[in-house]
Amino acid sequence: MKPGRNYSIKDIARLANVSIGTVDRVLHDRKGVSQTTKERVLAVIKKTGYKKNIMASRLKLASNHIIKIAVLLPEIKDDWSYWKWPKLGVTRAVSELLESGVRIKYFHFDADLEESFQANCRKILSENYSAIVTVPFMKDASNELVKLASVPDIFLDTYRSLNNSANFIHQDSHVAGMVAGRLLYNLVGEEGAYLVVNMTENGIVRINCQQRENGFRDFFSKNFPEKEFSIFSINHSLEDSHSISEELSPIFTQENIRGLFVTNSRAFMLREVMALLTDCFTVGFDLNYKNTELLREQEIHFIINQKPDYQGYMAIKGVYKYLTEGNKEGLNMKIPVEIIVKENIPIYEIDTI
Amino acid sequence: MKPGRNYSIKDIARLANVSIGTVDRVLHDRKGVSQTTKERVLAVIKKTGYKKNIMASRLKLASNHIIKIAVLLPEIKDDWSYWKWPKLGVTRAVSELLESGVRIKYFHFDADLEESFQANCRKILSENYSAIVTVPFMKDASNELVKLASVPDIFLDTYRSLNNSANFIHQDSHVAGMVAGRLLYNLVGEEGAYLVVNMTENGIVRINCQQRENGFRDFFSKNFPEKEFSIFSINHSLEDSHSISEELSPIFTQENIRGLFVTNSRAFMLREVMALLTDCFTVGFDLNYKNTELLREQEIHFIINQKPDYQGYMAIKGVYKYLTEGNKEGLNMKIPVEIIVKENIPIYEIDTI
DNA sequence: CGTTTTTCCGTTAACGTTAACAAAAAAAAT
DNA sequence: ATTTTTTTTGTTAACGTTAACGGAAAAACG
Repeated sequence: MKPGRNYSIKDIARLANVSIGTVDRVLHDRKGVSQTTKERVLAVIKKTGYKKNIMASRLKLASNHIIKIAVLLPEIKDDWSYWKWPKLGVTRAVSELLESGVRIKYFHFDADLEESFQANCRKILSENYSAIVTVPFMKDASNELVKLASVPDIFLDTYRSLNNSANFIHQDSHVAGMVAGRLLYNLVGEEGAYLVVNMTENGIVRINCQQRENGFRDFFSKNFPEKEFSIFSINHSLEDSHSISEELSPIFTQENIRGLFVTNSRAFMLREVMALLTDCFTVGFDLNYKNTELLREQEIHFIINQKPDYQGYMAIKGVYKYLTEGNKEGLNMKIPVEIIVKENIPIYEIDTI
Repeated sequence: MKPGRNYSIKDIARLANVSIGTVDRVLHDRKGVSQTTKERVLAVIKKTGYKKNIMASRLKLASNHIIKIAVLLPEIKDDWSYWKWPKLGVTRAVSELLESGVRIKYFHFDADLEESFQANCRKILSENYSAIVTVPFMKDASNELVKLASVPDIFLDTYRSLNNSANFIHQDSHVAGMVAGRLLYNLVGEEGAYLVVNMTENGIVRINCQQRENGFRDFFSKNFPEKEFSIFSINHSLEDSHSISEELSPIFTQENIRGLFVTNSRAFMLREVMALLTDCFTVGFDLNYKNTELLREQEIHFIINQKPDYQGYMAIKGVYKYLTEGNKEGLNMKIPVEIIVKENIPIYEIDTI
């Protein structure tokens, strides 16, 4: 049973022979304190291990000093859009922190237009938020944002190295790829061939899909450097999704593909192909409605969950912790690589945005 | 951006034409309010959707009304005892809630002696805690505890039906068994045989081990009712752990065991047996040091994690939420069935108890 | 040396909730 | 009708932190 009570500002004031006003000035590093008293107060603070009471602090501040956070995500087009999940997590965190004076403003950009992202960033920067939560899809624009913002920005979903130091709450995609390698290798072994399917948008493979493929390939090369594996890759444009069966059919007939790794959330688009194949195992990403359905039907065998809702939740909690306690830990976080099979599909409360 | 500020007691008082004292009395259902004013105040509370500010409440109360929680766990004998994990989670939750006036007293009982559990329960009941967190290993004693306690008790780790209604934060062991079935079935299929190993203490199989075996068997019978699977079970006494190799060898030579399911945390005790077998896959429970080591060496292929630390953490958070907001939701919770392979072993901060 | 400016520091009123205390009103007893 | 008791209600001081306000002391200026 820990001690009944922490030191308060009043205690510090008494011990340092000053008033609470002076202690407050020292704590907030405000001017108006002579060097000697400042040192005296700091010594007492250090000796007592004083920690400010966040509840009392927020109680006082919440009324006038609202913590405003900007959240900039891709547009949520369909009801089962991936981006509704981070938003759900953000909303949940905010509802918990409402009485602590935390408020959110959502912004949405067109994921196909860099200009849309930039315009939103300009808007956000002009409106003076205490933190910015977004995704680093566009490299240059992300760099620009980090450079211009004087408040912390937290990037969700994807890690990419940027010029200035930035914060990331993300799943390690390289590890996720290795996990996929492990899951398929267990089932397929050295005899069968593997196929990695990347979906492209505007002709480019998203950076975390690339990292996942690298992780997948590294699983084999690092664990079995002496062995040869047949690992094929295909990039397919998301735009003409109906032609995917035709593109994949040849490789499936020519090669003995027994392991299929779809590096983004669209494994369900291979439904027709998978249905034709017996004895081929599939790993995909994200528990969207269609993937979950196929997992239930055992067309897909493993889904790797990035916990997007958890990412959103932790981002807001992390920002709050940083702004109230000055603790930067919560701004960076690696999300566990969660393996989902038919039997442990998570049950979420149905919730609309 | 939600409204700037919730209604406060002061607002309610003004709107109902009473003083804040009266509003407080109504909110706490204390006597001394006439029926008519009580109804008037309640109407305003309902109309405004007033919610009390937990921060302000705890700020006021934390100084005199400490929330004392009793945590009764099995003795932590070794440094890698399972029970240090829930304790770690509890400690983490308490450190977050320290300034909210939450304090813990730990108790430990000898898991082999029902009397030890009972004696601790008596002690706890005599000391007036606001909540009790423990495990329901002994059925009768657990029933007794629930009957006698006037405060909520939360059981961790294991679910078992009790006479009176009790609260459980646990992993669904039946589902966990089904997941194990899925993982092994994917690899072994219909040809090979399966072996379920239960460890016994004092001759009895723990209830959640039993639930796991049932789930495992149900996986096969529910998914493939028309097919026949060879699933063997062995109960082995934990006390003579060294003889386990001898006991298992015969069955391995006689039957084509290709899938091994160890229903408790002691998969590592089968190290010697597993090392002899190629082409046999193992699923075990809990990320203790030795299991993790064997997972790294690929002697064990899957570990199901019960997230014991998370269970402890959530128990304390749930109790706090209940005692401050009256919200019972957090007292009952199903923990996800987390599948761990070599590549996604969680990294925990090394922490001593 | 007196006056103004600057630096330093103490006092105080909030934030929303709680509960002890006191006061007023109503009911009961004389 | 007056006193006593009981019921009902209002007032107030905390909890710990914050920041505006103003007063004292010290420094700079004429």
